[in-house]
Amino acid sequence: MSRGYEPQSIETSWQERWEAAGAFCAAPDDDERPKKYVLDMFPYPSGDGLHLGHVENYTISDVLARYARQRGFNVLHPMGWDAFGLPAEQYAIDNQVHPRDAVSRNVEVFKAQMKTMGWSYDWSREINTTDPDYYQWTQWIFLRLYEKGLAYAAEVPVNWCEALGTVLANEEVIDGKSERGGHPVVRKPMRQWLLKITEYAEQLLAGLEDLDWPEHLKQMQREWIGRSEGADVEFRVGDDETFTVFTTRPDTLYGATFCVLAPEHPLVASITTPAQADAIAAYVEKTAGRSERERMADIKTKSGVFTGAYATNPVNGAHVPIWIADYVLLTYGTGAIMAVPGQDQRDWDFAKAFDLPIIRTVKPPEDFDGEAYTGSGPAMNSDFLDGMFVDEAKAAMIAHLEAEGQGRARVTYRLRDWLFSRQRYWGEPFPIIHREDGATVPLGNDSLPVRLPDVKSYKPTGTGESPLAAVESWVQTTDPSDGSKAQRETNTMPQWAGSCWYYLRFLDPLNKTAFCDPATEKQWLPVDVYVGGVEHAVLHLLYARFWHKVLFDLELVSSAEPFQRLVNQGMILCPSYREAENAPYLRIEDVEIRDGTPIVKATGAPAYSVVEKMSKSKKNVVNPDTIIAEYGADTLRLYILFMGPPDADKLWDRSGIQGVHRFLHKAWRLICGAERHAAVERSDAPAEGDARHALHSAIAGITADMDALAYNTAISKLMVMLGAMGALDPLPREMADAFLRMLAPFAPHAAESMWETLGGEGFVSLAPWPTYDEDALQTATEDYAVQVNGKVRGHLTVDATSADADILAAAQALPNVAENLAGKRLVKEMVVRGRLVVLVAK
RNA sequence: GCCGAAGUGGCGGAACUGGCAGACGCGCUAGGCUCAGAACCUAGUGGGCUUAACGGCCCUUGUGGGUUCGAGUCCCACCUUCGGCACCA
Repeated sequence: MSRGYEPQSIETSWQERWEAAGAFCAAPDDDERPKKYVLDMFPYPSGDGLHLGHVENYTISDVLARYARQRGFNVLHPMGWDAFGLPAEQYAIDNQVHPRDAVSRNVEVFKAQMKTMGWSYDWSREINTTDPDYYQWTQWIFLRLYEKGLAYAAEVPVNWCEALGTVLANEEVIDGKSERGGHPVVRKPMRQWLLKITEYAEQLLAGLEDLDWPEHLKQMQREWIGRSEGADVEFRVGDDETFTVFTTRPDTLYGATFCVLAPEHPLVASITTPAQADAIAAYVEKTAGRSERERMADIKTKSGVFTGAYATNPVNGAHVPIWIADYVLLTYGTGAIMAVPGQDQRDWDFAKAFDLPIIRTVKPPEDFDGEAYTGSGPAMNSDFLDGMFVDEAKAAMIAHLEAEGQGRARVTYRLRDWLFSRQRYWGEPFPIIHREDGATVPLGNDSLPVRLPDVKSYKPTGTGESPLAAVESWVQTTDPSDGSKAQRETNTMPQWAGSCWYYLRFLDPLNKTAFCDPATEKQWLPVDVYVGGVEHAVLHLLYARFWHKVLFDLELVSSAEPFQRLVNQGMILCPSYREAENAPYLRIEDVEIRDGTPIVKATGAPAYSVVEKMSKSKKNVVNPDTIIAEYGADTLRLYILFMGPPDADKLWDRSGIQGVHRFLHKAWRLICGAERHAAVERSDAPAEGDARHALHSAIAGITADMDALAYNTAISKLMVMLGAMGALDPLPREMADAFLRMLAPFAPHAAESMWETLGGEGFVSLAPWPTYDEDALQTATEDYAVQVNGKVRGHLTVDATSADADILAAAQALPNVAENLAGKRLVKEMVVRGRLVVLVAK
């Protein structure tokens, strides 16, 4: 007799047996089974170790991978490390260690934790983006982008903190002050590398159509790309200056009563009149201290300053005042707008605030009592457009502008080119040198990798340059083509770079001559299922698609899209604590809960608490180790899936964990026995009657749930099945057998042990998924609810072979139904087979 | 502000195409087992009214309207919460 279910005593040994057998390594490319590439968004290995968000993400993909193996697929399920980036560098500064050492230590911790979860990774393919053998190919792909003219340098505004002498990430800026130290931060232009993702805007938009992604996620990408059709219109200022505005409503040009430039617009300085110069300068300076987000979010305050200059409306020669205002952004459109208060509410509000004229150019409906009218209608006050409706008027105006050389049709995108450089140490160096003659030159493939040099300090240089700029021996180099003096580019790439193509390297991680062998690439791409958080909806997922499309155009990959199907797991949310709103986050250990209220231990005052995404920066991460130690990995795997559907956000609360733990105990007791309970007798006879129905409907239901990724309900059906098994003595072996095959993806360790007890062959993890007989799903009787005028008035059980007419007659004969029908005329009657009888009476 | 998502018992959640709201689990209550407790087992468990009982009636899916024989599900308006907003990744 067994001692009962003791996860700690079985889990490690199964992990070792799987590994020794190579159970989860993908089979060679010539395997006959269909392939399935199940990919996770690989983690940034932070110093805090795995958190529950990872546990959810990787358990979902593990269940997908294990289920696919049991359904006969050759599965590729790899894991690696996205290890460049700001946090590692910050950690290195704070703790006086090299980021490389910090990363390798963190990777060891992560890997050990991942193994204790029993996730079925093919560890022979492990990669690390900070490994020179990896990042030489990141650099190699950058060179291809550069050759295609998709990489360029330009002056771009960044968050500059004078006191810290460094550029800050948006996350490090809070309310215009640096997160560390609270120093002022301003937007300041600096020379940066950019990638022309805008050149691929149309393809990125079109490519979404055939992807098996959640519709709302595709919609987010569409909105992010933000295609809009309209026209560029030229406005003249005086005799020799002009500026271009982009408008989606060229039909309203006669109603343009003023123009607004972004405060950063290059023309501002030259057109401002002396009388307005001080006011303009003050406004420009004030704007430099505001983030774009603030500027967009703030619609209540109408702020702006008149430049003193006037522009000429090209269509009617009207002189309209030119203002600057921070609601116009330099990064969208042309950084200049024509304001049409009659048809745009924001322009209307601005005109009212500053007493500027308003001319309606679209006639609103009779009953319209709003302000700006944005709907369609006949044009008015618009000369040759009068009477035309919006679409016709737009086309007519564009034709007119093009004929007169005053404008042209144009499509713009909200999407901006990708700011691709960072003034940091811990990133991929650019394979770029700057010659003394001023030329910027890409290095050849044979110069790769350009390795990161060791430096003494990762601290900011104070000049805004990367710490690499201080490594004289590395910066000074020669141009390999002629031996002349040159300096290395000292910016590094953003963390996104390494994660833009890692799914390709997993296919062929040791290849020395190519990022991936073409035949192998053809065999495995695209990724069949990609699992990760919805927070990556626009940035990572768009950047990776962009790189992939460039590689596709270069015929370096064979599929147009990298990720065919996408699964978003929801966020695991957890309370975070601060002394007050906008104060730095407190560690969970520094807060205690008294009578349901969080109290800051140090001060005794109530803490400011919000439920939000678990993240290192919010200090609200929960580490899974203590749960594994207490309940075992199988229980944690089951629980995290049982908490709700994969794509729903979940508030972490461990109080329900007992339920799934008991479920495993019960299964174990039934099959293996426990302390005072012997295992139930088993019979080799097939399941009959109710047992047969329970078995086959469980298989049917669970299989459907597996295909729909409804893991929470799949687990509840396993619980129901176990309940049915518990009532059987003897227990048909085929029922226990099917139960374990279906339990295996969720609780693989326990399932393996029970499978062994049952005498199953090999690993249950690789045993085929059970099948069901359609005829076993039928029942002898059917239950009906009887509705009269939409309310249930009775219940009925009939033979499953009954005809509709007989069911209707039986329903009407029910006393309470008859009572409700009395004195009324039956106007409608129908049977919803197996569910409901509908009667409508008047 | 813009884009996307979500609101169902004390709690997590279930409910395929509009068709018996609350599967499964937690918690709670009662009983069993036990010297006692833990664990375990059995039963019950949205609210109100009514019935000796079986049962019957009404209310209930964030709020307010609407469509329908019938709405958690569809439509309109609103409220709240969460995610993203380009240098966290």
